[in-house]
Amino acid sequence: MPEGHTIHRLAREHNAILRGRALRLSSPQGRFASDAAALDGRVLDRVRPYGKHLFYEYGDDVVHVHLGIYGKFETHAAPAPPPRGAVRLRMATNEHTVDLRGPTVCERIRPEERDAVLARLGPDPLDPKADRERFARSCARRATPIGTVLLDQSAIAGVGNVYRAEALYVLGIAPQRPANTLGPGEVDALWDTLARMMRTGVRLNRIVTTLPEDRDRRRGRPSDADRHYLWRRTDLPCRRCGEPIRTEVLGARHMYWCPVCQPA
DNA sequence: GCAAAATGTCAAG
DNA sequence: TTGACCTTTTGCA
Repeated sequence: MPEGHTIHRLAREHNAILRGRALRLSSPQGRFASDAAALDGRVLDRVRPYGKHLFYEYGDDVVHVHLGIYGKFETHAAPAPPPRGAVRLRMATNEHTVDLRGPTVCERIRPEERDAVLARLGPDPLDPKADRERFARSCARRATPIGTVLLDQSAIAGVGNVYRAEALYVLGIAPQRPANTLGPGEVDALWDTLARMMRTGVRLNRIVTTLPEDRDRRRGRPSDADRHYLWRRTDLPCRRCGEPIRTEVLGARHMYWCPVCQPA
C-alpha cells in the first residue's frame, strides 16, 4: 500500500525489467481489456513516477496508474502463474510478468493529459529537481492545518497519512497548527524530514521512519513496533514523554500525535 | 464467515 | 462533510 516511496520504487523495478521491451498487455479482469489490446506488443519507452502517480509511456500513448489506497503490483518470474484475484492489467515479457490489482486509476491517456496531471501536483520530495520553495509558498499562503496541507497533493506530492504523522511528530509540530504559522526553519525541516523518510522508504521498500538509534539493532530488519514512532500506535505511550498518543480525523484521515511533544 | 479497516481521491450535497 | 469506489487483510465470532 502506497505512499510516494512505493511509486518510485515500482518505477525503478519496472524500468529495470520492462523498459525497452515489447510488452504483452492484457486485462484478465476485463476492465482495461480494450486499451490493453490496443497497446499489446508496443515497446515501453520508460516508466515515470511522480508523487503517487505512475506513467507508462509507449510513444504517444501513456498508461496512467494511481494505486489509491488498495492498489498493488506484483512481479512474477517466468513462468507466469494464472492471474490471482482481479488482475486489471498484466504486463509481460518472456522473463517477467507484472500484475496490477485494485488501482483507483488505470487509464490510457495522451501526453498532454499526463502533463495536465503533473501540472496539478506540488513538488515531490523524491524528485531530485523538486522546488521546495513551492511547498514553502503553499504553507505561507494557507491557514489550513499543516496536517491537512501535507495530504494535499497540490502542495506536496507523494506524502500520505503515515509520513505526515511521523514527520510532524519528529519535529514536535502540532498537526492542527495553521500552515502559515510555521517558521521558515520549520517548513525547511519538514521538507528535509519527509525527504529523508521517503528515501529510506524507497531503499527498504517499506515505510521505516524511525532513525537507526531508535530501533532495536539486534534485528536484521525493523520490527513492526520499531518501524514507526506513533502511527497507529495508540496502544503505546509516547516514546519521549510517556503521554498517551492521541488520534483524531484530520483531512479525512486518522492523524496521530502527542499532545505534549507537539503542543498547539 | 463476515465486518471493518487500510499507506487515497473525488464528486455530490 | 459524506459517501462512493477499487481489493485484500485482519480481527472477531
